[in-house]
Amino acid sequence: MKSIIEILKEHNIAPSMQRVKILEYLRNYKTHPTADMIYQALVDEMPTLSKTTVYNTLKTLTEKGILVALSLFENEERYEYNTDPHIHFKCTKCGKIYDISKTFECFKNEEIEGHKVLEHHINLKGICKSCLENAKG
Amino acid sequence: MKSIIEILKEHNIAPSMQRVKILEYLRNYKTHPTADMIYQALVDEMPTLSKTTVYNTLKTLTEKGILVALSLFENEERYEYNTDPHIHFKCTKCGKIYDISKTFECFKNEEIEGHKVLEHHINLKGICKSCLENAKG
DNA sequence: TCCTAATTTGTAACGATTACAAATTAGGAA
DNA sequence: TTCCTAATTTGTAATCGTTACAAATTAGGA
Ligand SMILES: [Mn+2]
Ligand SMILES: [Mn+2]
Ligand SMILES: [Zn+2]
Ligand SMILES: [Zn+2]
Repeated sequence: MKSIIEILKEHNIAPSMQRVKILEYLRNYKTHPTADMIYQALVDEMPTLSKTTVYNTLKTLTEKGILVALSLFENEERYEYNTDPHIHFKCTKCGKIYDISKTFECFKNEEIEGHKVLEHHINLKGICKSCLENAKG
Repeated sequence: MKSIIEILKEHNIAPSMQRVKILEYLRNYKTHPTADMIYQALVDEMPTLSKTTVYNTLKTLTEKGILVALSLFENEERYEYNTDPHIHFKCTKCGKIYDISKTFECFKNEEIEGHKVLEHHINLKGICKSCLENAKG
């Protein structure tokens, strides 16, 4: 697997400590965290980290396509490492966001009712497997 | 078509002037407006209208199922009169949000990867028909 | 009419995000 | 190495959408 530093360099982004740690966190943890969650996760290890830096870095990495910003259900941005296309499921009970590997070819480069579709986002909501099992037990 | 007052009474909501005007606006204009857009549209006609009342009313009507709240792409809530299931297309050029009548039976009461799906939201993004035509001309 | 509860209003508080300018850092030239 | 400059980070204040809250207004029944 490519190193975080390599990835940053390939995109002409100077691999500062902060950027490396933030990107590394998002590559390691597929939890779709908010900016604040990332900040909280890293501030112990990097006590001088600023929340502004987290926002700046997320913006830079998203503009370069290394990350993807998600407007799921609540009004807060979440971020994930950009991988294969997939859809999202949010559990209303525990709040976890799951990746679902189902894809929909029907939206690829399609025109719908005369509009040119460039992106599609499919967001599911319900009770997750884990919460369903806990309820039974 | 049922009158706005009838609809409110059926749901045990007192048909105050403010509630009637707000619901009427959403039934007439299918633009998926934000709370602020609704406020701006009505404040000339009702100069004492408070933005808090708009928020309160939208919350009440949404809880009763008369309206639907949408977290589309940007981090702001939009509202629409609750009608048949449909999906949304947002034009990145003009910002307009279009209703698309396509539906997806595949999510109805389905279990995906063990999770129980209760809601699904499909959001498309691209260039709308009108903007495509303007670009050509 | 009067009373009371529902509704509306205005203001302040809130949380997420952005703007901005000062401080720090890093990397290359001398 | 030292110095210079530009990039990066930081802290603070501002902004925006939304919510909390308490006072003011309104409406409907006794
Ligand atoms: Mn994901
Ligand atoms: Mn719609
Ligand atoms: Zn769950
Ligand atoms: Zn358009």
